Amino acid sequence: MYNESIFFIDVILPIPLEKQFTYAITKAESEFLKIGMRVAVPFGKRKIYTALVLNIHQNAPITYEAKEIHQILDEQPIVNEFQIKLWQWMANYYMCTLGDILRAALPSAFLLESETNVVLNKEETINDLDLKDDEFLIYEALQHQSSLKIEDVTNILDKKKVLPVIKALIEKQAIHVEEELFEKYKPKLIRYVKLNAIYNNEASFNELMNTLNRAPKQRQILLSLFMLKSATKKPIKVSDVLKKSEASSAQIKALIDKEILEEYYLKTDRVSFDNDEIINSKDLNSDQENTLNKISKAFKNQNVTLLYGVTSSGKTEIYVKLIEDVLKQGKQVLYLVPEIALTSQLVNRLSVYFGNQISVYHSRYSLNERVEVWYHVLNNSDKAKVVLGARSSVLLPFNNLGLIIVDEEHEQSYKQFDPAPRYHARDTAVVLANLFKAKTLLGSATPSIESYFNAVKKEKKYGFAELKTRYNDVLMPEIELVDIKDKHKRKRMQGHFSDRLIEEMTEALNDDNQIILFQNRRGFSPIIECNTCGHSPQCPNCDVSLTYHQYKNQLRCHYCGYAMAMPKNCVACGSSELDNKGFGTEQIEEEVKALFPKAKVARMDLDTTRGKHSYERIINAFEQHEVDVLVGTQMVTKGLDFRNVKLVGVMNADSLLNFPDFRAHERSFQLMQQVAGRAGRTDVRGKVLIQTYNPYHKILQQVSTNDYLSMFYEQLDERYNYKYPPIYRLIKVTLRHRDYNKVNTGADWLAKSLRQIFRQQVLGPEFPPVSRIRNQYHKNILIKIPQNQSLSKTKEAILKIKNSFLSIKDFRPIKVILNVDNY
DNA sequence: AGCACGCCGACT
DNA sequence: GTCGGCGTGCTC
Repeated sequence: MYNESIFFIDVILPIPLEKQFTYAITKAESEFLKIGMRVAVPFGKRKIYTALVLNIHQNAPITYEAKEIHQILDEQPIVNEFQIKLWQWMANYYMCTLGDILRAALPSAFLLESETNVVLNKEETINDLDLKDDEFLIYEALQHQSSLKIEDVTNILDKKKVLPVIKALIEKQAIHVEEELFEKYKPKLIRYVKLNAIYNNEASFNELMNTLNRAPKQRQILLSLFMLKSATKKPIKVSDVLKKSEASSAQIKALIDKEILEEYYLKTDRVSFDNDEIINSKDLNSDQENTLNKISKAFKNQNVTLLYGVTSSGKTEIYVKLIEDVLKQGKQVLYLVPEIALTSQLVNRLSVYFGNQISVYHSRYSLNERVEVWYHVLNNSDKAKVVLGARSSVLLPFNNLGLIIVDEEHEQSYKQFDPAPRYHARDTAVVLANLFKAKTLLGSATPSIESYFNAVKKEKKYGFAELKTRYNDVLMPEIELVDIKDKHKRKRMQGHFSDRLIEEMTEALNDDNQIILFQNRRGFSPIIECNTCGHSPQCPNCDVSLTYHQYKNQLRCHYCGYAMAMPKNCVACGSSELDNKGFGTEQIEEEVKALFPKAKVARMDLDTTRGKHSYERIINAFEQHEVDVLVGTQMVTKGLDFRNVKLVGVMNADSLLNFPDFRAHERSFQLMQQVAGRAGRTDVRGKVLIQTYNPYHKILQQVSTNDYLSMFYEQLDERYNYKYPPIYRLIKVTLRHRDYNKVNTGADWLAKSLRQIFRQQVLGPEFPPVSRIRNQYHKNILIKIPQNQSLSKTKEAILKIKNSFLSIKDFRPIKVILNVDNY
């Protein structure tokens, strides 16, 4: 049929396709639609997807006929021009598609997908005899149920290929299929009651009360309502009335039925940080004041400033001042934190100053909660003037942003590794802020090499401010390195504890002080090994040994989640002598309990913090001093604010230092400085014990003397010498396929073609430490890009090579993953 | 990414 | 013979 449409839209679909898709719209739709609105569009044979309008135009596509859209989903755009600009930058910089970003940015409740419903064709009556067995089963089922989902059909027939049967039934005109779209976001409605207006004057109210003489509970309800109403001008929730009057909902219903009360519903936000007493921010001490001035001065000339402030120097108070200032201009503030878990502690601190102007956004929020925050940000509403969030909150629809704070900017969790978009929230934040001509403040006690480099070298690209003293002049902790090689020799070790650590722990416990023990590995004793044959159980899907988890007596794979019960005997030789190798938080916890039976011990790692509130629970218990010793992984290092910690123990520093990564040393330094920073926040000077086989390691020396600068310059030298960031840029290419040989030949071909252009700047291909994950082999190629080499040209070349690679038939099934700045 | 189509080996 | 495996190509 000839299509008369002259209006079209280009849309982004939430799938990783490079191409843009064009749909036809009517004139009326073209007048209503705006860039940034969602439309539901048919895609492929059957599916309906949510797409985002990117362009509205009148250029009819030449080579194909555009399909019409299914429906418009929004009244107003849900993203604005800033987001679209940011997304385009991200797609280009991180070498991914706009679809990837759309999927990451929008709360999943915004992305509706259709579901196929099979329903009976009421127009026709079918003779059962015309139907085959399978077909009859479905036809029969539909006599009892109005509709069936594809999954239901699959279950009824108990086979996988179900579509031919449905197709046959459609041809016989017995059924037809409908595509159903679900709105996933449901506003939360709260039930309120009010008195029927006819009783609003005193006389009628008294009369009403008299008529209810025989119904004391109902009278009580009315009285409670009356009291609540005089106490506040706000609408009265049913739940509040029930609580106050101690009545039942049946009694309320009786009053509603008698038309004495009227019920109504209001939309409510699921999350709200009301704080009745909003207080003025604290005055800064003189050091903080100086630093704040330096930041303000830096912001005059530079868009990004790095704040290097030692642990517990009071960076947050400075942030508060800056936020206040931006709020006064009516602008929005984005406050990024590396870890979801940090938000709850921080929101408590900030809501004191900013009340309900704060919203929190991260992936553990429910989809409904996220939609609400999204709209608040989009509408620049008062409830989301300050957004506190993890990585993905840089993708929120800000429209009047004044400031971005990236706290703990050195944290690796700002970078997304899988799936695409593989973006770094800190770097993306800088770009986002520039779109608004807003400022970005990066804060850290242990800045990343690249940020410090940008601040003090590289033509001082970033501004720089320092805060060197701890708040209230608390002393930096004393750091002691304990040589456990020597302790082993002298038989001064009990399990993983040196005599020094035991001494210090005993003293701290006697003085009723708290202790944190840091162990960089979760699980009980990661690896099980047979003493007879040396075999250790492997994951069937991945190339790793399974790790032992005591709490479920299981062996588990950290990569794919595979789990099996702990075997009694060796699977290879049947011997019953299975031994633990290595050690983790669980074992440390056990040993503490054995060494200090009176101490209360808790553990914080991925296993104990899986639930939504489990993290908070552990933190609270520790803060309330219900716990004496906290054993934890990385998590204990991240910006937690404990008051009573006297001693921090690092169980084994070497496992950090020996990590095969160009940033291992930088990371170790940061990690140990951060844990050390947990010690000594009160009047007593904190103590940190670092156990190591290698006490003369440079990094450990630098940690023990708090010497960030030496660490920085030494690391920078290495980066020069070995051509790593921030001197060179990195792009990692990963090939993935379940056939080992295919990955190998493919990787060799790809590396060879890359070398023709980039010469010796190409490293690999190499298998990663774990080369098989979920039954897929991985192989990596690393491309180093010198500073004087054009980044955009480099990326163009890489994409070109990738395309010719994928045009080779043999290589097509290989997945090629590009990761820009893979660190 | 899905999903259909088409080809091929493995069983009721 | 049919079922389910997987490779291939396409989606406005």
